[in-house]
Amino acid sequence: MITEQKFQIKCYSEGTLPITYLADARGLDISKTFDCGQCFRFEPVEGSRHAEEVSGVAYGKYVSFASDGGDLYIYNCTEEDFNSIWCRYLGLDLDYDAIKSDILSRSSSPDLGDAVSLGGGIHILAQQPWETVCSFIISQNNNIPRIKKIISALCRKYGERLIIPEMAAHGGAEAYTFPSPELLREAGVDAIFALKTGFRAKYIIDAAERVVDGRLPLSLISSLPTSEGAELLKEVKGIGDKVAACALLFGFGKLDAFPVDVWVKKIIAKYFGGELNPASLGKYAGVAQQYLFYFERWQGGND
DNA sequence: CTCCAGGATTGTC
DNA sequence: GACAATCATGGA
Repeated sequence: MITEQKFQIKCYSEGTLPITYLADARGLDISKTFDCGQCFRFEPVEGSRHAEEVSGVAYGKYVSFASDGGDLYIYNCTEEDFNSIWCRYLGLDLDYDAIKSDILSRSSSPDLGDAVSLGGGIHILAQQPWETVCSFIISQNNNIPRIKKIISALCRKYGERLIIPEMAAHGGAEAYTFPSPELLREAGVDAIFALKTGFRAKYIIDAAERVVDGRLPLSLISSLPTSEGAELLKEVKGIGDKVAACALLFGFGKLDAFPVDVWVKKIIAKYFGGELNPASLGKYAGVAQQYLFYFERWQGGND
């Protein structure tokens, strides 16, 4: 479901800071997309000149995404970066209207309809496979603030330091890339444990070792059906159904992957009579899951 | 089958 | 203000 239509994009600079501007980002909601638990490396920009702005690091680059109305600004982004990285990362290469229609055609639940209306601006980010696998291992039995702290410490200690003074107005000037599996493997279990990862330290090292020696072939998983990718991922110690589904959905472009956590269990009990086969939501079940998740959290979990 | 392994946040008294 | 439950997974 790749969109044929090309964007009207405008590229310019402020000093040496390259900026890409999209006149109409097709309903992408920056705040919701970066605040729905799929991504741990972006933060709202204090004192932004825009209605909404988040900045952080992905694909080894420090960027900020800002929106005013339906328009989108990407700071520290050249036209080449937009075409090769951020267009796909932000899900702007997908036709979300068609995805929503597909989801809605699978169920007559009015609650699902409400969830799609409310969460419709959320896109699934196409994050990097290794970062996603590692981040969701850390996420297990954990809460979002603490997950963010641990990942931040991991990047500060083992990532590459990026210094971009021109980004001072967009959340800071200094940031760190996500460390490679080679670097984390070299660091060893004790060093990873020291970053407050707890019992997850050995899982991170097991995953890193498997990526380095080829037992966990990340690029192969991207081309495999979701269920086969899940089997490979679950060979790693510390990856079960939930972590595998999160990694597949957020890091491998598998939009049918359907992570089931306590929230989703509650949602299934509340709106689907306790019984839901993810396949019944179709090939975009994972997108539907995000809409439902956001919907339920927005309601504050009340009835 | 149950308990336990970091530890910060959230919920309950 | 003290306190317990919570979170996902594997091992004992």
